[in-house]
Amino acid sequence: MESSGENPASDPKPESVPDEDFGTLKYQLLGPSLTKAGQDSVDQQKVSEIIYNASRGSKFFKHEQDRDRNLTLKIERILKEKARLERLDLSSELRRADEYLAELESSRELSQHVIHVDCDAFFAAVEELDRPEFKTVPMAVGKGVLTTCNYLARKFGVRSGMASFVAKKLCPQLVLLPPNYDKYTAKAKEVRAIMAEYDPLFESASIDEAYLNITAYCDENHLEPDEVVQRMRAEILETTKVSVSAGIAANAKIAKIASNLNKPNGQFQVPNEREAIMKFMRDLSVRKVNGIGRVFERELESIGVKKCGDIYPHRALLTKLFGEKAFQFLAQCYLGLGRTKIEPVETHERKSVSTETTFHEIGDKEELRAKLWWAAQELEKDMARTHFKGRTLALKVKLHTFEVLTRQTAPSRAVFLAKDLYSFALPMLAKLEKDIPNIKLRLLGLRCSNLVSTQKVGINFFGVATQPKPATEPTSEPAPISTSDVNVYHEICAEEAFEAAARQEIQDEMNDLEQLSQETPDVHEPEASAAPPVVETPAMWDCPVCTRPQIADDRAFNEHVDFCLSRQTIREVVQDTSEETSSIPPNSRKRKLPSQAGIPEMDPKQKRLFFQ
DNA sequence: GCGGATCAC
DNA sequence: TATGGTGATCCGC
Repeated sequence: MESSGENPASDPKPESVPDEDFGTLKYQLLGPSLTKAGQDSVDQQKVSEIIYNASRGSKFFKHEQDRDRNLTLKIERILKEKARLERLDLSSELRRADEYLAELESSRELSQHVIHVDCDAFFAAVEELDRPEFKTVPMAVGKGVLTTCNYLARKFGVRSGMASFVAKKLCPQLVLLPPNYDKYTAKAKEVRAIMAEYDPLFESASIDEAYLNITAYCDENHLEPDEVVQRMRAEILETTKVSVSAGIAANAKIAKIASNLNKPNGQFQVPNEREAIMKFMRDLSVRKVNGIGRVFERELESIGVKKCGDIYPHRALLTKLFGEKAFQFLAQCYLGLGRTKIEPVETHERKSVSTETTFHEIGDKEELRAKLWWAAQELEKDMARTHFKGRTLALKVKLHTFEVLTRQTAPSRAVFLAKDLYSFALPMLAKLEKDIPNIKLRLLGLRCSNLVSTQKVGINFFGVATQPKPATEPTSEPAPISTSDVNVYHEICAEEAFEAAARQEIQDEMNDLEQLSQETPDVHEPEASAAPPVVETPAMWDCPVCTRPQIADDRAFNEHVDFCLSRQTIREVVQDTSEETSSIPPNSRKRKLPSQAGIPEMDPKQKRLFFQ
């Protein structure tokens, strides 16, 4: 449909910036979710300026600049290579490409009805259910960066993935809520319960997205796919009070794209006909395709591929320029092909388990060891929860410059205990410290891969992974719809118990950490301290509107928030947004307050529950 | 197999 | 002042 204002490469350069190609950099700074819905009426150029000015001079900005320069260089190489190739005889490459296209075409599947369902501004929508006042003001969920924002906030150019201080510059009256993942998980469960009625083997793509194959449902109920989806969306809205958007198509790839076209609270169907599909793809920006991000978009654009239809005339070059996999992927995009097999996530095999955290710049070796020990303990918990050991252990660090480095090792045995994770990771950290003088980190993480299951049941005689897979949600109903071959088995309860226990441990671990940072963990097996006293902390929550800490009492807190909201001039919000983003005063509001250091967060640690 | 990069959410 | 965490995949060496 629209998709007009999405390529700011045509920015006329403002006078204030020096003469270099800042167009691409600004585009980069706009963030990854530019193509998302809700941005159509926004003046991207003004937004871009504000973001640019908010970021300028920071280490983050310098890093983005570096990346942008490198990409520009890479693109120059691509263009040189393209020019070289075009002087050669490409007929055999062309033939090869056409053969592959023909082969793909012969496998085209049009008999299935696949849908992609996507909750609209999910986290924000869930928060609005609890606090309807937030429906009428621009609001976002997130801490350092936003995970979601409502549609009112999007009118200001606010987007998910954006640093919250940048968002505040774009929209000073933005209400910022801390995320509450347990709440979203619970709501997601309600939504999934309904989706299961339409396809018991639906596939959760994330907490707020799913793929369903509704072919059987359509047949059994003598309904057209769009009728089924209307019905399902209405049912979801009715019973869970969150709205969803959906795409209906012959395969998952097109359904995913289509679900974005009538957001929010809408649906879009691409008919199961070859011609309709080809036409749909022909005019579709490649960026809309799942898997083509900002970098690949720029690379493709440089050789003249903006829309999926542009892929065809370049087919002979793609393998040489971008590799075989990329060619195959693009060929499928051109033809509008994608998978039709939809299956529960539980049937996917996990490849890695990891944890990482960002912190203030740290150069002190003791402090870094404490962070490593913390990461090791976190990873141990995740390894226990997922029932794995790892034969490979990787250390990830992000320098204060935002440069990311990873180092990995194959321990002598599969590891999962914190003390082993720590002691095998420490030498890698030490080597980095040695190789990079004056190293300062802003992130540290650990990852286990090459996984070995530790589940009692699934390990057969030869050690081959034959894991029992949970099939359905742990609903109160005993196996709602028979799913024939999939076993309904699982340790969901065990997992939940583990999560609860894990939460209780957090306080303990903070105490461990404190001790460690004083005592200095040894290079060998650090010990966890036993039964530390519970630290009494003052219970305070930050007001999402004025950001001041408030006594953590539900009623008093809510009253305070309402009061703050009422002080916000609502008319600020109901403006025509297309030009108003310019009139954001540089330093509009009161605020400016005491640092909140030491004040505990409102929510427990973020935790992504994967198979749930 | 390792390390860097990209991508999605 | 200040820019996330988890998991997957691909490429070049």
